Amino acid sequence: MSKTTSPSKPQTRIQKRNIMIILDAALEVFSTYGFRGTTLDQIARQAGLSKPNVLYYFDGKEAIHLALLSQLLETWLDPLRAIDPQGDPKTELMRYIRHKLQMSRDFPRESRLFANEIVQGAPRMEAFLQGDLRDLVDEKASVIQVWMQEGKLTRLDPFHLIFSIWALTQHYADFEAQIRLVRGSNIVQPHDGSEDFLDQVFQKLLTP
Amino acid sequence: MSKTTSPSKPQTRIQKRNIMIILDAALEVFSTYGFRGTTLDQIARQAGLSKPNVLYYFDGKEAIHLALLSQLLETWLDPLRAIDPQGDPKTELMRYIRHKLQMSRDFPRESRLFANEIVQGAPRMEAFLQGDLRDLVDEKASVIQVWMQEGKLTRLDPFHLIFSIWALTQHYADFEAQIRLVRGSNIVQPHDGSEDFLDQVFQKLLTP
DNA sequence: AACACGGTTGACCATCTAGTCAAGATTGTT
DNA sequence: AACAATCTTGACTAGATGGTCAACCGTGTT
Repeated sequence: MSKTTSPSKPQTRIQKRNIMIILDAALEVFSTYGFRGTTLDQIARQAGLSKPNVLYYFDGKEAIHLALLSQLLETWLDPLRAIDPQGDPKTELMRYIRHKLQMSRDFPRESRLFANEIVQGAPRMEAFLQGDLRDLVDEKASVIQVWMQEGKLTRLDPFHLIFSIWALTQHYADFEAQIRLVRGSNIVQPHDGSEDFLDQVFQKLLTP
Repeated sequence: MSKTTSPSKPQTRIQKRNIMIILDAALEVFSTYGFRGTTLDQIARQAGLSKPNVLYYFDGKEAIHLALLSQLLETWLDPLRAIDPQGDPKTELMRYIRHKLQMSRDFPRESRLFANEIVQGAPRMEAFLQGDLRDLVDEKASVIQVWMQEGKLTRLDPFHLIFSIWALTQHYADFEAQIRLVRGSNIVQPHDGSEDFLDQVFQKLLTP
């Protein structure tokens, strides 16, 4: 019987604590070194636990990674889902953009975990991408399409618009190292000015 | 004495051919699985050579990766370097954007090799990023700044503008898997419409 | 043909890594 | 206290992986 697949979860305090510690440590390491670049020893060391102890809570490296990923995917959809077809088009999109940027600032490790997977061909996320995400993107693209036809937004390809939002917001988390090193590392924080900039960009872009 | 570090390179035909084959195979594999996710056996298999044969031409996995990276970094600077302070501002930037998009379309493996490195903290590219690239970015940011002060472009943070160009163009290569899976994989090519879209975006954005 | 050099490889090794296990320590409950 | 369940770990294994080496093969030059 597997540990993590059990449907009922009568977790003890220690279980809850250690599972959280392990997932946090694993996020730290996976997001930095990718799945194959990460060793169980690294995770265990980061978590301050012994390797067998880590394996007491999870069925293996794959299971830890899977747990992180499914946890992430759920929260990933929320901001997009929150776009309201009844709301004001520009307000809704600007809110989405700010929300995504905020996530990139507050959860850069999650963003990089995701990025690592996608860059390497998304072998563990196919189902999600062509399932839930695809449906949601299709739905919201239609909404945006209608808004554009009503003349409330600049006419653009709605899919490319969505991709451009992803690209611009996630860039600050995923390519943080590049930004930090290209600018003076100490003086400027990578995210400094990003909100104002994206506000300007999309305000100008979306206004017909 | 190392093989790849030798300053003089009197290469035979076979050497030239096999080094090229190995680098191409390694690019394929490294860009898909990252440095640690790639094995010498994979590279050898992809190249159609035996593992010892691969190691006859390169000092090791690290050396192959390094060779690819330095080869890449040189060509990476060219489009940015080509921005002409004397030229027409919008023309120069649009040309740069189209050039970067073209590279992302024609050399997606190189783009992903780069992306893999950056996402994982750029441990092998620090020197390049805070050296040559940083100098060039500073220089071109100044040029753009002047253009903006002359009223020839929308006033924006020039650094964020450059980052946004990188983000939007490279996204099509680095996150190709996501785009392909979110849209119907067979019907639409990931790059379809990207040039028109980016043209629209930056035309509108840069015009004061 | 014979020689030298470049090119190739099967077999091997040391190290790393995911995962196991049995024995011991801790905790909660009565 | 005593018992059971949970928790922890040192020592271990099997397989993967980077790299070596001595022997063998191919090619061009004389």
